[in-house]
Amino acid sequence: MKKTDLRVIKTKETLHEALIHLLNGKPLTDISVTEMCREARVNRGTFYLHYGKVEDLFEEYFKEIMTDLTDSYMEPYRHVHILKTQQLDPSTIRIFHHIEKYKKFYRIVFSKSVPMSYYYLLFEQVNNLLNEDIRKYDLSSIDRDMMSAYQANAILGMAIEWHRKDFQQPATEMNALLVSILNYHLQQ
Amino acid sequence: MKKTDLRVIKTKETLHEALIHLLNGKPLTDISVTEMCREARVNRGTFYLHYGKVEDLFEEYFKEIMTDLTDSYMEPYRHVHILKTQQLDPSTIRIFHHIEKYKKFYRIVFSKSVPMSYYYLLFEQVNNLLNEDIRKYDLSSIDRDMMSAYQANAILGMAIEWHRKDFQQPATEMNALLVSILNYHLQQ
DNA sequence: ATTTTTATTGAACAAGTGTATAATAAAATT
DNA sequence: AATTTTATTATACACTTGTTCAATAAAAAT
Repeated sequence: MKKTDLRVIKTKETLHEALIHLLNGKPLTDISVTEMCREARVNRGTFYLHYGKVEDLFEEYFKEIMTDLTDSYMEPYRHVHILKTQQLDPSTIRIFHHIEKYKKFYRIVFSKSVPMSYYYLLFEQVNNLLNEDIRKYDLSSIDRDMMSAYQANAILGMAIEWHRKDFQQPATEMNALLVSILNYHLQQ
Repeated sequence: MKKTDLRVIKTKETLHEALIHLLNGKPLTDISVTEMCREARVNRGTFYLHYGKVEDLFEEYFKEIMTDLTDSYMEPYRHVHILKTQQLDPSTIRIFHHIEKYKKFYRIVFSKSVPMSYYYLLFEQVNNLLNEDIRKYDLSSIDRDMMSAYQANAILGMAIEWHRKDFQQPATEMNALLVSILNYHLQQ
């Protein structure tokens, strides 16, 4: 595939910067395309050449954050089988640290007015990692896709509750909580 | 509190009907306020007197569906402790039957372009029921809000995966799957 | 039945949306 | 360095949005 035109890269970068700048002043849903383009000094027609709405721009930005979740955080721990809870170390899953690091963006991702698409991106990322984890280590006959969807969204449920409490607890405490919840199921 | 004006009730009803009618032809996100009001033969100004955007109208509608989830389905089973998985009967949780019943609406609720608000309504409903369940029967020292958020969203994770497969499996099979996943955690 | 209250309407407004077109300028190709 | 390709721009268009206002009509209160 041929590499993208320099002008496109520059335009998108400028728009990204403008978005981040505007997000300091108002919620994502309140930012109009016109305002974005005025701020970025980019023609409105150019915007529509690359995106459909302001939310698409944030989605593109969030996808970059998603690669950080996989590359920097989850990847080095993938050798540990997450669902074998007995041997689960709190440091196994780094998702809470990741969310804490990008707290500013996850306040947007978890806000009720934004489209579901961001949540789905996050869900799919965690889901794929766990699904792969199950494929490698799990011999159970239970539907693997359901199993990973269950487990992945359970963790995101904690993230939602964490967000609701405005990320008060430190990420390490969230990890510890996850471990104790997983262990609780065994102790019953 | 004084009861609402008959005209308001009539207007809202007409708008609801128009929404349902339009949803047969196009996705929620593609329906404009103007189109809605043209269809309902309601003045656009009147719409803005009650709602802010088309999505709010669907939210109002979805809230009615939510009461069905609590009243008709979950309420009669609340005496059974859901998290005590050993004694969990597939019929304990009726959420999958509820979703199957309102399949048409949940295709919208789980679609990626709609706002998170519908998902949050659903989450809070299930979350509250499980939270109450834990309060009644659980003596564990684990953060109750986190525990219920974890468990509630885990179930919704299955619903998301179910939706992704376009609700192929029957609800009874989803119940059985939930039970086997919960039991698997114990059998490890 | 008459009066009072208030929801709905129609009209008008500035601003935003989404799309199309020709002119321009910047990058890629030769 | 000259040429070709294409992203960006300025402008214009019909349409939607969100709000305001006085006039009207429907419901509630007397």
